[in-house]
Amino acid sequence: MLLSQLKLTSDQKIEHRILTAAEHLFAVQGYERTTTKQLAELSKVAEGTLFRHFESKKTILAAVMSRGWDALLDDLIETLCEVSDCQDMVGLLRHRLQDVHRHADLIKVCLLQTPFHPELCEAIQQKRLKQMLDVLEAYIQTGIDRGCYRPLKAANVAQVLLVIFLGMSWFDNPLLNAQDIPQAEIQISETLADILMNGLLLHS
Amino acid sequence: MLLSQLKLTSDQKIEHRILTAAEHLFAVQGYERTTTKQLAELSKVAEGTLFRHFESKKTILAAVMSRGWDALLDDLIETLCEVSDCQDMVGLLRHRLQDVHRHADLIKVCLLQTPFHPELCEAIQQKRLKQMLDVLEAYIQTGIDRGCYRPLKAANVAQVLLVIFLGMSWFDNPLLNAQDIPQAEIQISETLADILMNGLLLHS
Amino acid sequence: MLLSQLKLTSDQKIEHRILTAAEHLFAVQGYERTTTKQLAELSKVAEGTLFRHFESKKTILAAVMSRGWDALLDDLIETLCEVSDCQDMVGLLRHRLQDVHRHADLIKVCLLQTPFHPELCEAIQQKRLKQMLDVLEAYIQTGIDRGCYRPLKAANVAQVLLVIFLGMSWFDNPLLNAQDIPQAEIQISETLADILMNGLLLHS
Amino acid sequence: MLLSQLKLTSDQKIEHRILTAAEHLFAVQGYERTTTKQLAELSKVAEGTLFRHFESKKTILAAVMSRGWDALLDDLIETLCEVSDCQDMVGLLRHRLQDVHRHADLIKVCLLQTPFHPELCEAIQQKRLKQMLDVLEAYIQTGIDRGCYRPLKAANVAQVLLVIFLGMSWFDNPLLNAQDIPQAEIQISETLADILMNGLLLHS
DNA sequence: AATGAATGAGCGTTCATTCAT
DNA sequence: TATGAATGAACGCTCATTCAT
Repeated sequence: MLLSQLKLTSDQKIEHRILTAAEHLFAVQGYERTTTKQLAELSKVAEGTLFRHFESKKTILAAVMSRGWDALLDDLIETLCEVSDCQDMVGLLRHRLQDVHRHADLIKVCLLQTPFHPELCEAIQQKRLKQMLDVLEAYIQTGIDRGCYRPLKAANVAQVLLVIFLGMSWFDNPLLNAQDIPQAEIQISETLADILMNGLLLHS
Repeated sequence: MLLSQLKLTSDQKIEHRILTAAEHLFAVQGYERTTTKQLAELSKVAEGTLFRHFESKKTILAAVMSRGWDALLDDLIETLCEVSDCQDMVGLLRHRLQDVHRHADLIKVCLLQTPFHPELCEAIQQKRLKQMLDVLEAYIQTGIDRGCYRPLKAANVAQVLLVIFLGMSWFDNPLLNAQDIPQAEIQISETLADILMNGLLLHS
Repeated sequence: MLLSQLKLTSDQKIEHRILTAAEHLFAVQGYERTTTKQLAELSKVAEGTLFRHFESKKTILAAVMSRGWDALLDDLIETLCEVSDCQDMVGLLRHRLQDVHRHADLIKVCLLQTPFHPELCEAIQQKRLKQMLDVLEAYIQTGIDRGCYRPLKAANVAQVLLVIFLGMSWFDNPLLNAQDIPQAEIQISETLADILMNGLLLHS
Repeated sequence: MLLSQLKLTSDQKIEHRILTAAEHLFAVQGYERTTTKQLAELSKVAEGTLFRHFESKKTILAAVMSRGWDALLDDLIETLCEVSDCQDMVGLLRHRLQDVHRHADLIKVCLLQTPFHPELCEAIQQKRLKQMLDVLEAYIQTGIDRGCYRPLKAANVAQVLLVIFLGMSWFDNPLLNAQDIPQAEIQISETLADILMNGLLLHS
């Protein structure tokens, strides 16, 4: 039992190394431009070993995405827990900004590879995305119930926030970062917080 | 002179065909998965001909992107012109939503290929993105000056809107469309318009 | 027209080179042990060129077999024509022996690769094998009609001859050749001719 | 001593399982297409264990062939013993036909893999083939001595019979079986018996 | 002795690019 | 100028063999 546990642990270690390497390489170079050779080198395993642990290169992508959406959902839940004050939109977006940077690789893989692998969305992302909408909706609904937010339909607001969160992922993108807006992200996100706050708050 | 012009014209025609084919194929399959063979077939030219008009496959991507950002900028300017009433945020986002669908291919190519080809961003997108920010800023500033919007820093608001516009691009993505949100886009965008309007408008 | 013919000719030349190389390598090393790299080297083309002319390695095998069975059928017909004297069984088997050696590679490929590629048999070999049986049957029937052979069922005798002809293919095989029977083939085939002749001839 | 014998016995048991699995897989899929993984699975041993009992995959083939030729020789001897009536050529070929089907796997491996592994022929098959020729020769010689067969050179006739026996191996081959000759094997073999009988018998 | 995870050379195949026509 | 056949490096993946357990 101990032995089999050890083996399993050793197994997970390799898989973990592979997935971590894949997450990074897929994010930086894209899925297609990343070769299994590079994956093996960065994972410090032989190329053949990749295929002992994953059926194909595509399976590795699926695993990275699966793990990724779990992490993103966890992030979101944690953020909403920590920023329980429904007036603290600044805190919320600041958290999100940190998440965007902390999980920069994950986000790139999960969001950018999606359109070309629709079959990978169905099982995994939908479930996670649905959960994200649910926790966001509960968060908003709480704010509305407390008389903090305007009595909008919470589900719709949740979707709006999700789209904004997705939009913020672009921050970690040469498109925006190469601009003459060094660290302007903070300005943007705080202006965004200001606007959203004003737009959501019930003006008594 | 006439002959060379004719040739040049004929040349442009081929280039146009190639770029149109490329835009579509790159959007649907991604840049890497699109072969020059497919490109040639859809363009109705021989494979070798591609390389008489473009240095390499990558150059074709650069050209598609360049053309794409021009179109996106034109779209934005046109939208802002048509929706000159600064209270009509609903109209603005509805326009944007139409643009997202009309230029679905373009957006996919311009936004999704960007992170993996940062060198293509520098020359082209930055200029266009800067112009977009400029026209958005002018649009906002006008609203502020008219006493319509709250006296926020127009440049920051412009960046916020740009991020929101980018975020709306996700609408055309299996990630969101496969959800149980059929046509919910309209709901989302109108809720978004509502929130932004409330957040931006000067509450007299 | 001339140009296209030239191109076509040049094409056929390459395909011919590939098929000839394949025939030899498949015969000597077997299909599986022959790499496309070797095929390309012996054909004096680049590896990629193989796949311009043939869909896959297996298609090359199919083409070799197809060509092979045509040649074997031609051989048989020619043999039967030249040995029209139905008493000259020695001549017939001597011809066959020559054919076995002349088309040693072809025979190896056609006969030995067959069991592992049954799908390649259906379209090609069956037709040819049927034709072989037909010409053999006609040959035998003529002999019977002339009162030369015993009045056996010609179709059955044709099958017997075919099996004997196939058996003679083993002559070109380390199994038999490595024996201490140098050139004993001739003895065997002449004894065989003797026996068959006695067995077939009508003893008046 | 007892323990080592037990171990040895256990060893032989595994080897037996491996060889039986190999015989079947090599016959059905060919040597090259059979992986050591499949071999291990069918043998119910671990992949590594194969290499404790056999130096390499090729050694397994050699062992299968060696065992195979022994069985084929035994078959032949048994057949000749049971069909001691030298006029019963029909019985002889009928026996052979049964052997062909009973040892279909063995025959495929021994005959079809031979040309691609000539080094495996030298030590094993030659000896067995020689023995086969010897028993056949003795069988024929007895028939001649009894005044049953024509006074041909027995050694030559033995070779003829061997070639015919080899040829009959083709019966178990898609090449012949896919023909519109359902069960025609029996017809062929009986016609063959008829012809040989007539060809060999001394017409008094 | 038996295991099965790890290995990495080598496979069949693809495809951006070149160049003779 | 336009063509498309030829190229060959590089790809994802397989599998006989090794070796730590």
